[in-house]
Amino acid sequence: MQQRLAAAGLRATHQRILILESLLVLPGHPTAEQVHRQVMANTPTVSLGTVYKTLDSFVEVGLTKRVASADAQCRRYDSDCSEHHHLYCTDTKEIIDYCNPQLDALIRDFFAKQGLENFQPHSFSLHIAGTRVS
Amino acid sequence: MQQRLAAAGLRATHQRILILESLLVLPGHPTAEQVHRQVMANTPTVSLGTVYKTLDSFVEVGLTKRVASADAQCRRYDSDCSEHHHLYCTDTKEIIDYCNPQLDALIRDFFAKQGLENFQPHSFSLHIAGTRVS
DNA sequence: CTTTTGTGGAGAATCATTCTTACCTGTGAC
DNA sequence: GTCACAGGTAAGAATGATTCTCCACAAAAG
Repeated sequence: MQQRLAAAGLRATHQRILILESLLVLPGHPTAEQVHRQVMANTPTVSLGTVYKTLDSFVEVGLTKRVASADAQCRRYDSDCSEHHHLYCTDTKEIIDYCNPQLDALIRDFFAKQGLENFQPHSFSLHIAGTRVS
Repeated sequence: MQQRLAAAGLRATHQRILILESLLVLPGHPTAEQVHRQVMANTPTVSLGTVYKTLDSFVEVGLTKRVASADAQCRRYDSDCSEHHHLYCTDTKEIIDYCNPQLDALIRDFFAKQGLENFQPHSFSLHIAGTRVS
């Protein structure tokens, strides 16, 4: 944990370690609020403001990402920084991570061949809306 | 305009017509605030609360969509309800609509063949992050 | 015409997020 | 060790977007 922070150029303070750990432990795409609750379970003196600021600095240095959400009234963070896609269940509003290297390759190839006018793509993320079936 | 509202099952009031027109006129993905300003230019008596409520009801009946945005501090609406993708410029934070039927077909085929476990996809939207080049 | 229902305006209330301020802690210079 | 400093943190105020409440009004139904 300390190494990851150091590698990112952040001082490995107690709070940052806790917040990073909490983020990794929490499933899915937690909000700042949820991270704060998780942190509080361990150390009840960390303030919500610190969680916000720390998460933002994590995003800045690439330790975490913000996930886009159309209806969210609040921001969500994703500790998985590798490229991946999202399944969005329109019933439960759940967002599920989805990883598929074949799909990545397909998309990458498509844009390598076709190209985009006036735009240099760096990363792709497919948002798949639908419903869960049992 | 009236027909579109009626078809969606909404009473075609003066305010709704105005808001729908404003939404169509505004380029890109306006915020409720921007729609309100546009509406005010024409009829300065429409309240911001009405714009919010009306936009939400438009989303409910499918007259408009919310666009997902990772860093947005506020919601944005998209009057273009056809399937399309988004180019996101990491420099200017601009979101540009991008439409490509070939790409749609490619993705559709991929999932038609492969399928997803426990998930029935309805629509796809690709988020392409990168930078604009002149 | 009267009743019923849906709609809109104004502003208060709420919620997430950011900012401000003052305090604290670890670090390096001496 | 001690001093000064820089960065980090807590607490709460401030902000900004969104939602809610409440009342008035207008349109449709009977």
